[in-house]
Amino acid sequence: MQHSDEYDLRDFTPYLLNLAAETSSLAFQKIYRAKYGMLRTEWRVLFHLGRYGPMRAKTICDRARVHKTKVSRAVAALEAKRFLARQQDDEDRRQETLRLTKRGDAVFADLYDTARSFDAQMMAEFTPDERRILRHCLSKIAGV
Amino acid sequence: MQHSDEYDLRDFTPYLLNLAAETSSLAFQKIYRAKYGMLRTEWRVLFHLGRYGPMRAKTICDRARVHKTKVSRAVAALEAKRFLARQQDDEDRRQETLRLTKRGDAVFADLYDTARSFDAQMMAEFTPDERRILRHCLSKIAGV
DNA sequence: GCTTGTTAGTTACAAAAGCAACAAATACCG
DNA sequence: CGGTATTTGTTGCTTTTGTAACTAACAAGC
Repeated sequence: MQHSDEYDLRDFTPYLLNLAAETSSLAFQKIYRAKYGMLRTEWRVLFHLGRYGPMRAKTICDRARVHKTKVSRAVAALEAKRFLARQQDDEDRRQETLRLTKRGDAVFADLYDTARSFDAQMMAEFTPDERRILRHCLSKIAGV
Repeated sequence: MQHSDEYDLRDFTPYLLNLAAETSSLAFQKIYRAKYGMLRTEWRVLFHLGRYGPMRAKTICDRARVHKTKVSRAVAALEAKRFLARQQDDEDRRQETLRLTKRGDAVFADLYDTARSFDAQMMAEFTPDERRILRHCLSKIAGV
């Protein structure tokens, strides 16, 4: 492999991916941070509970691919904000079911809509074909 | 906007982007970390110096879109590993030119090749059209 | 040439993430 | 049963990042 031919850092997919990911996250991150004082993991946990209903922390770890310590801390933070409540499972007392409170539901509804229009606006620059292929490629790379 | 219709977290582009970025970075990160004890910013600085020749820290900040404190620390770390050397500019003594040492060059050559084949392998799953569109979309989102 | 402003880079402190050890409950297996 | 292994979740400690203040050098205008 020759070094003399053209190969820019931007040709290196992981680099470009990170750049795009950072750029796209930043704007939305500012919203939930300023409005509700949430961190990224907190937003992800909130999204899962809001979109898919009550579930255990472990399920969120698996689905969102977040480490259990991050989820544990995010849950504690969301609980402190009274956005969610825990309920210990009687059958298996290691587990606890997490569910959004009314306040948490309201926050989710707000951010969910914001996220959708944010996403729509971002994708508006591309053709349907481009969107489809972008999603296909990203899913494959992410392994989901 | 209805919540009842289908909208998965994976339909939210920033989320999918982050997932793909993390996944794709992780494997390569392990390589330069295990082999040379480098962090991501260090690898980026090394790449810039190896690929584009000696330059100042500020130039790397601008090109790689990394904050100056991160670059500052990465440069210090690379200097400690004797991968690069600094040379103060006589004309403007605030600035210093960074250049790779012989050892740094060797490390770059190794990682550069590894990166290229890593990338090629990753892109092998896609058709040329898909690759082109993926890159087009990512560049646009990243604003580069 | 003196004040004011700007630029390059470092350092100190605070926030967040990663990692490993831990406790508690349960499952498995002789 | 009784001991070992596994699962769920938390906590403590270390590493890394982010933010803001700082130093040093230069530039520009008066």
